[in-house]
Amino acid sequence: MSSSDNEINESASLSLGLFPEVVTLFVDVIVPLPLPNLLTYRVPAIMNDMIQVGARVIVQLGTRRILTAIVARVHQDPPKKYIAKPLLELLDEAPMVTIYQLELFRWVADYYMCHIGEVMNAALPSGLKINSESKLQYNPEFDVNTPLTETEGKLLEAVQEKNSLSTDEAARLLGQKDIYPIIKSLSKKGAVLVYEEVKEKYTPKIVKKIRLTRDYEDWEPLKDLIDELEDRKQYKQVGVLMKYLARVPVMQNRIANADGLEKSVLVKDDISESALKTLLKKNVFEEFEIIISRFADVPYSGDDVQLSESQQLATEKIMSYFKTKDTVLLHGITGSGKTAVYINLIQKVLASGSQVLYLLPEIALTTQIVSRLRKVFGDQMGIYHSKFSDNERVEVWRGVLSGKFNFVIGVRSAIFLPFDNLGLIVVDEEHESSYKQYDPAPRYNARDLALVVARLQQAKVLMGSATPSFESFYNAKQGRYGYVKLTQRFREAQLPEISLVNIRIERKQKKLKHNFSDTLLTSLKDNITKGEQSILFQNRRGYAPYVMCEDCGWIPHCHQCNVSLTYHQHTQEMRCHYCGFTEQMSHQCPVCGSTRIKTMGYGTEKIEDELKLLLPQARTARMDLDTTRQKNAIQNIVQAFEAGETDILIGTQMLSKGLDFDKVSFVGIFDADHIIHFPDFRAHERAFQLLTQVAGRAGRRNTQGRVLIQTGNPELFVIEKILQNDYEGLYEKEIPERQKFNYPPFTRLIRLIIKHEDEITAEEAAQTLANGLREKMGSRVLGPEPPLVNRIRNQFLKDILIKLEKDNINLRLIKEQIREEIQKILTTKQFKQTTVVIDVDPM
DNA sequence: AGCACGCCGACT
DNA sequence: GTCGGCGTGCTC
Repeated sequence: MSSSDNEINESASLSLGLFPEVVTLFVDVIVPLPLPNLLTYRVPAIMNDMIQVGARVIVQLGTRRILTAIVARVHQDPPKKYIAKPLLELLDEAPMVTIYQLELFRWVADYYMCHIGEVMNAALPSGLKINSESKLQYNPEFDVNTPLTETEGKLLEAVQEKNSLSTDEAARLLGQKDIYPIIKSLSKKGAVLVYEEVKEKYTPKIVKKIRLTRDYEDWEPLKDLIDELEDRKQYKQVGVLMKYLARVPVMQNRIANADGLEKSVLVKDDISESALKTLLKKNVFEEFEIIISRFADVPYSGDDVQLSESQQLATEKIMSYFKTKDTVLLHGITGSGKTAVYINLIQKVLASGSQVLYLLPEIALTTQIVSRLRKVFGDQMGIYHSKFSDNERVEVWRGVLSGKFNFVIGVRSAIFLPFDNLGLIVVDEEHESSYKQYDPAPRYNARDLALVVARLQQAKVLMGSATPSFESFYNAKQGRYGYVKLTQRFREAQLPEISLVNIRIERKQKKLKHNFSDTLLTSLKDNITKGEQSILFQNRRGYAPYVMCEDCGWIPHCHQCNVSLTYHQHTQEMRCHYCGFTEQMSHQCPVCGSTRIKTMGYGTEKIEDELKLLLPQARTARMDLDTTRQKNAIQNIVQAFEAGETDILIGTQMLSKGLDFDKVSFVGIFDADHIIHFPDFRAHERAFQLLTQVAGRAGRRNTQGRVLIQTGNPELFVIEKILQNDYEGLYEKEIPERQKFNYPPFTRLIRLIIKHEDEITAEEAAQTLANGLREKMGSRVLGPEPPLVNRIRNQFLKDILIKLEKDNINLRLIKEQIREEIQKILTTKQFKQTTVVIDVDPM
């Protein structure tokens, strides 16, 4: 019905004295659940004028659940098979999710074979999702003579004691899984009331401030007051006034008073709170509150970036590529100053009025890069990072919508922010595997989504890396991406000199001290003498990857996963790095009773420990997942290192990204072998990337750094290429193999992971699935095979790999077939308990 | 996902 | 009988 029809109808019915026709609207909404379809709700007539696509609404699902949903479509078709429930509430007057985002959600769900609700869940910070929790409350009208069972009585007692109790708490209290029957019966007997508590999670940050009242803004009354106070010897109050005047230049600029001073600043150590209270009571000061941004405290200096000649050239080349290509790969060796090039381009795009997104892997998004960018871009830059609280994420989201943040620097999930006018997406460290989300669904790769988002909004993508992924390099070679190379290190800094120690030979000659070669120890020692700093790299956290009984060979394993437990010394625990299970370290073998338990292998903790013995004069620090869990932990470690308080920084791959240390002249790589010998077709590519990145930490400015790699396989081609810093050499060697064995970039991979509690059923389900798939797509289907760790959290795993050629293939059809075959398995009685995980483009 | 419902074995 | 565990199916 067109709007003019509507008007005619309305006036017609009015003239007949009937009620004007009110249209009944319906909305299809996305709920944050893995459902195959959108749900349809009826729009209450009062919301008719306000409802729109992209708004959040509150809906009821089932009998009690209350959820936040997103409106994906508004229409007038009542569902035929059921009566739609009404929306409970409309949360937004303006869309919280843009049409570009909705389109992206659909694309992600389709491509990564997951549900759109899962995409919504990943995209929205939880502060934008209101959830309800069932809670119990004591019913004051309860007839206490009602007979209750023992468990009912126990629960009711707890409810009475605690005022209200969530169902989770109730279950924990009773130590019982199924508590709904009890709750139901209690509520039937009138003992408790069940209600849904809605949690609005976002709270703005409020600061209490103090300022002079109107009467005392001028010097005259103020001076009289101070004189008066001094006469009465009320010096505390004078002190408060003086401190205020010292901080707020009221005399020079009356307007300054309007902004006041933070109460917490005024009332600090020397100033008494009661004196301030008196002044507030006397109406000299007044208190007020403002809502502030959580991102206000980083300085903005309006810095500009001076480009070197080669950086200038690279910038121009990138811009000219952007005239014909949507994506450019910037291949810049470590220290060539890619960031300066990014900054320059970002400034240009922002000046043209478009938005910019700068993606970084989690571990590279450090204070160093943030404060550098903040100096240039000030507070138009939002930061989106998992170590920020949810409130902070919501502020960035809203800031992008309102136009406050035209530029956001963020991690993987920042690709889902509500941009509507992107001009440029920078994907730094493009090869990083942390751009790919592995668990839970959606298993997306933010680097690849950047291309999709860019296509939707006609933006450009600039990928940067010192060691590009072979996929991207291949795309560049094929001419799909523009390709710009930065070969000169900034300010003439030289590339580090890399050398090897063959630990296999040293071990034979008994020259190893706890796996430290002589060369490594000497280099570390010399550096301390010279007053220079070193980094020692070992990509394994904890103390030792496993322990062993020296007498009978017993090795403790996780009882839920097929992996040995890692020993963490500082907590005296054995920990499973797959499921998080921990137990106390036992100092006696449970099999033979021996107390000779030996730690095997090397984690960062053990390296630090042994270094203390071998080089007692060294001041060491450790940087890994275990020492950086708190919000500012990384910053503290980095600052101490920069300040020269640490001689040797020991760490995992965490220290290979986004950190520049000026005084580091030596990098030791403790064990290159376990990185190279990883059973994955990308192992050599990864090893090259990781070791080159780590090596790049050595030597800046005027000095040439030195890198020492400990390995037992110095003859390997990868090692040779790392020594020569020959990226292309490795690429040329590996790429024919990828082609021969049908691996990316020549194919697209889809991995299916089949999980079942029982090993045989897992195998059978996987076999059946693989056979069904092979019938339809033949030899493209590989497996099933047990993965490296074949049991996690009590589930046995089997992998099926599907290799799909890139051209001349109907991807939609293939995916449909995969879905069908999986459905077949899951509906087979024998395989009911099976889970199948789909991982598109696994890494 | 989370919740309801229905079936079934174990116990007052 | 009925309590509590578990499997199955639906959510608009």
